[in-house]
Amino acid sequence: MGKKQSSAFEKNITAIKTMIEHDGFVPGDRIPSERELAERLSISRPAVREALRTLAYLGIVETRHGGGSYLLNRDDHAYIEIIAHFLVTGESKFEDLAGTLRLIEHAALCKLEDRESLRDHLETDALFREVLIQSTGNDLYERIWRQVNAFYLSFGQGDLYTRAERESFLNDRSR
Amino acid sequence: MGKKQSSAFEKNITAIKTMIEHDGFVPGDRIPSERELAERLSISRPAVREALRTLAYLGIVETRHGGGSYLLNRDDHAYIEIIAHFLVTGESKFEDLAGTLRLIEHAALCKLEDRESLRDHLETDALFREVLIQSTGNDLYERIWRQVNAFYLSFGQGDLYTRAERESFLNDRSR
DNA sequence: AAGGCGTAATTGGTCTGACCAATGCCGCCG
DNA sequence: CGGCGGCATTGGTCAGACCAATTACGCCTT
Repeated sequence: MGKKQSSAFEKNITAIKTMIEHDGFVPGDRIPSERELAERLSISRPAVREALRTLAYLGIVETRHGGGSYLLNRDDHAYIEIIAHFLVTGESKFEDLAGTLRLIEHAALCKLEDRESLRDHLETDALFREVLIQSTGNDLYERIWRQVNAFYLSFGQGDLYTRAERESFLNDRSR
Repeated sequence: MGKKQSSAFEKNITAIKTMIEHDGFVPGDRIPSERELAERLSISRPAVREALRTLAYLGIVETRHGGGSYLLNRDDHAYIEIIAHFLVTGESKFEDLAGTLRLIEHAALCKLEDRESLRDHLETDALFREVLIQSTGNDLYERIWRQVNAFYLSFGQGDLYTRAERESFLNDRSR
């Protein structure tokens, strides 16, 4: 993953990230003030702010005017708006949503060796699919799924599969 | 999906984005200088920079020291934000990138009835996978793939599959 | 002694202005 | 006509100041 070629700006982001990690902050914690970060990292406050603003936009930290900056856990719904944008602009159709979920879950199912482990969760569609995705062990894949799924759920369309469909997944190797 | 409550910083990002769009800039174009943006938007240069740095980090624009800022590829950058977010948090590993691509493409392959149509594109990995994804006919799914793939390519890791692997995809129904 | 309240300190938000560094343009000179 | 050098433009960084919102803390009241 080379990229030795990182600008000072990117270095600052990394520096703040590693400092947060090194000092053992957990989601919800208040991180040092902009002025303190600037001093400890030996950079100016504007430089800290440019990095911090980016981290805030990405949903990694939250800043409160006068109250400091806080580390977030990012189960944030901000990205739902991004997906919504595609639908609103008509660039994607709503049917694509369910279709996308089925495709994502289909791949997970194909990869899963021991499908019997799913049997315990046949009853509830949401849990069944959640466990299915987690079986991939791919964090990025899981996160993408989670965002699309959250948006799908916001439409209140109910279950994605019927109970019979879920059951068939356990046996039908062609799927 | 309310969010009337956007900070000045987010407004600035939106303002710059809409100005770029309004003025009809296309990828590769040089956008106005930071000082000019500040004047036209009636905000300070630091405010412009905070927004611009974020846009640069997200891969929407590129800045060259002394050379101005340039608009990058026009594809919707939305998912880049998501992916960048995951990687920045360090909770997703780089290996997840390739794994995610394989999963996404695997599902497309499973769904594809007529695999022979892929035979014409066996030679080049990039085109093969592009055609494969397009065969799903799911625009949202394709967009997600495109973003993940763009991110993967930015690391210059080369082909995702060997020629032999691609060929095996045409025959192996178990995949 | 306990609690409420107001003030001061802290912290983020924004701006001005300055200077450095890299780039690019353009005219001058060979 | 072409190469080269200087100057204008532009991004990179910083210092400092002031405002606004929040928080902390001590004082006063009860």
